[in-house]
Amino acid sequence: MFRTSYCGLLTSEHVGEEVTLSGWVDRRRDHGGVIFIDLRDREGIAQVVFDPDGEQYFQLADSLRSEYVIKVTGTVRKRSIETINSDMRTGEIEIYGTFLEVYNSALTPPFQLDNHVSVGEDVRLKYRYMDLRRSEMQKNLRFRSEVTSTIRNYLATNEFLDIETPIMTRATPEGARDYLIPSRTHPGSFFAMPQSPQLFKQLLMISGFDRYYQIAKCFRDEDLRADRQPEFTQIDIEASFIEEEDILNLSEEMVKKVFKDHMATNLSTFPRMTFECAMNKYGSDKPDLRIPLELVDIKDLLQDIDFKVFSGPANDSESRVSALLVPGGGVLSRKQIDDYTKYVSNYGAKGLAWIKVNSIADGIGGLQSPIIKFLGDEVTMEIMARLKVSDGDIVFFGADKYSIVSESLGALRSRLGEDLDLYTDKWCPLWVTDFPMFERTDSGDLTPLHHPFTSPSCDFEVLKKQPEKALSRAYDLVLNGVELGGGSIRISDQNLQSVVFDILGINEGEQKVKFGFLLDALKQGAPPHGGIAFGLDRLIMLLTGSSSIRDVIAFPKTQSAACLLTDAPGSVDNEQLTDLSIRTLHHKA
RNA sequence: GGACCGGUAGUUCAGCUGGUUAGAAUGCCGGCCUGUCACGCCGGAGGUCGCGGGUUCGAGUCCCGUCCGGUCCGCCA
Repeated sequence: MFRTSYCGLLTSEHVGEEVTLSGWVDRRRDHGGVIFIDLRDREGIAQVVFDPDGEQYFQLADSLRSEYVIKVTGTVRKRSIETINSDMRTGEIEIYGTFLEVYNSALTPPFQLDNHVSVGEDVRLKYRYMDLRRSEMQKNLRFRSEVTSTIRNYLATNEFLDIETPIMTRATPEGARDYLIPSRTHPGSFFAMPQSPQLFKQLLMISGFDRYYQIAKCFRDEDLRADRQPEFTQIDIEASFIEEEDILNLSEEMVKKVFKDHMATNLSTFPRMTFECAMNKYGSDKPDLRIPLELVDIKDLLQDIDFKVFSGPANDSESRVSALLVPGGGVLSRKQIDDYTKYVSNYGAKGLAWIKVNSIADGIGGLQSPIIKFLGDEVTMEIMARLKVSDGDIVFFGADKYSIVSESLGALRSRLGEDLDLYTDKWCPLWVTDFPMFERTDSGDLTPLHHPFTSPSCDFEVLKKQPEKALSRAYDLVLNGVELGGGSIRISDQNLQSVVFDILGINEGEQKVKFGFLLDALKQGAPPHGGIAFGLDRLIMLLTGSSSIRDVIAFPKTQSAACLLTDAPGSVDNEQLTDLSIRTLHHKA
C-alpha cells in the first residue's frame, strides 16, 4: 500500500492511528539524535520524526535528501504544546516513523523550491516539473481546475452542450497569424490551428444545438505578452434565439458564481458603459474602474492656443485635448514626471505637460508649471475651475490626435493608479457595449473592431454609406482593466454577411474561397444567435493575483514562443519533411 | 519590426571612475548536535563573469555585434 492518507490532511483527529504516507522530502532537519522530515504531497506537509529507537530506519532517515520520494509508516501523535507549529496546517500533530522506504533518490534541485527565493523565468521554465512542485503553482493549478469545474457545472445546468470542434482546420488569414500544419496527403496544402472555434460554433447553432459551450484551446501566432500566450484557453459560449441581454445576464451570473464559490465575494450588478464613453472618460476600451481618475476634455477652452504648447500637432477636428487631474499628485518629483513623460511617449505622445497646484487660493501665483506662460493666466484658471483642483494636486495634459491622447492618458491613468495605489475597490467588473463595427487602419482600410461575423446594430443604409459610424452588437467584459471576455450577436443573414465582407474589401471570389461554407450554411436556415468567449487564463490570473498567465498555465512558452523544457520548436528529420513535400532546409544547428 | 531592463558560484544577487587571488546570502558536501520547523554551530568544495570581436599595458567593468530571459509599443479580426 502506498498511503492511507495524504500528508496535508492529517489532523489531531488521527492521533493514535497508524498511517502510511508517500511523498517528497520537503526538508530534513537533522539534530543528531533526532531527525525531522517534512514530508510533502499534493495536499500539504506533515512532520515525520525519527529517533535512534527506530534503529535501521534512523540510519536510512539520515541519508534522506531534498526531493527524495519515500514511504513512511508511523503513528500520529499530538505534539507537546511548546512544539506546536501554528503556521502549519498539520502543526498540531506529527508522525513518529516506524518504517521508511526510499522509492527514489533525487539530484539536488536546480533551484530551491521554497517561496522565499524568486527564481528566474528561464530556470523555472526549463525545470517546469520542479517549479510546479512549489506550493504556489500547486495552488494555482488546483484553483484553475476547481473554477473550471464550477463553470462546466454552471453551463451544463443551464443546458449548454459541451461539443468539441476541430484543432486541425482551415486558415483564416483575416485575423491573427495562423499556426499551420502541412498536409501529407495533400502536398502543398495546409491545415491551420484555430484562433478560436468561432465559425464552428456558429455552424453548431445552424445545426440546431441551441446552446453550446467548450473550454477550448486557441492558437495565435502573434507576439507574446504577460497576458498573451500563443496557445491559450477560452471559455467559448454560443446560443440561439437570444439577444444581448440574455448573454450578458448569463455571463454575469457565471462570473458572479465563480466569485461567490471561490473568492467568497458577492459582486453586485456589473455596470455598463458604451465604448464611446469609455474612450472619452478613461481613454481605453478596457478601463480599470478601481482607479477614480477621469480624463476631462478642455479643447473648447483653448480655441486660440497653439498646440505646440503641449508638443502636439495642429488644433483641428481630429485632435483631442484632455486633462487628467491627480489628487495629491503634487508630491511627484521632477524625475518621476520625466519618467511618465517617457512612458506616454510609448503611446505616441510627444510630451507631457503638467500643472502643480500649490495653493489655489493664491490664483495663478499658486500654480507651478512650465506651460502657463503659453496658455495665459485666464485660460489656465478656467481649466483649474473646470477640474475643481485642490491644493497638492497635479494635472497632466495631452493634446494630439484623438487616439494618441486617449491611449497615452489612458495608460498614464492606469500607471498612476498603480504607482500611487489609488485603488478604491478590489474588484471592478464592467460591460463595455456599442463598439464600432470597423476602424480605419493606417493604410486607410477598414478592419473589423471585433470580427467580421459581428452583427451591426444600425440599419443597412448606415452600414453601407457610413460604415465608420456603424455600431455593432458586440460587448466586452472588463475586470480591473483586463479584457476578460468579448462576444456579440452574430450575423445570421447571408446577404448582410456578404455586405460586411464587401465593406472589408473581401471580394466575391475571396468570400467564396475563404468563407463559402459559412455563407452556404447561412442560407440553410440560420437561427438568430450570438455568444461570448472568456479568457480562462486571464480570469485565473486575476483571481490568483498572478502577474502573468504563465503562472496559471502548467507548461507555458517564453516570450519568444519557445518551450524551454522540451526545446520546442525544434528541427525535424529530412524524412519527415519529404513526407510533407517540404524541401526548404534552413536548419538551425 | 521597435524601445527598455537583465544575464557574474546550483540559486538569488553585490562588484564604484577599467587595476592584486571576483565576493555575500542561500543551497550543496563533511563534522557536531534529542524538539526543530527557512533549526543551529564548525569546516569545505563550488566561477568559460551568456557568446564573439574590439579598445587598452590591463576588461566582469568601456565600445560593437550576437544569443537568451523579461516588460512594453507595433501586432493580437
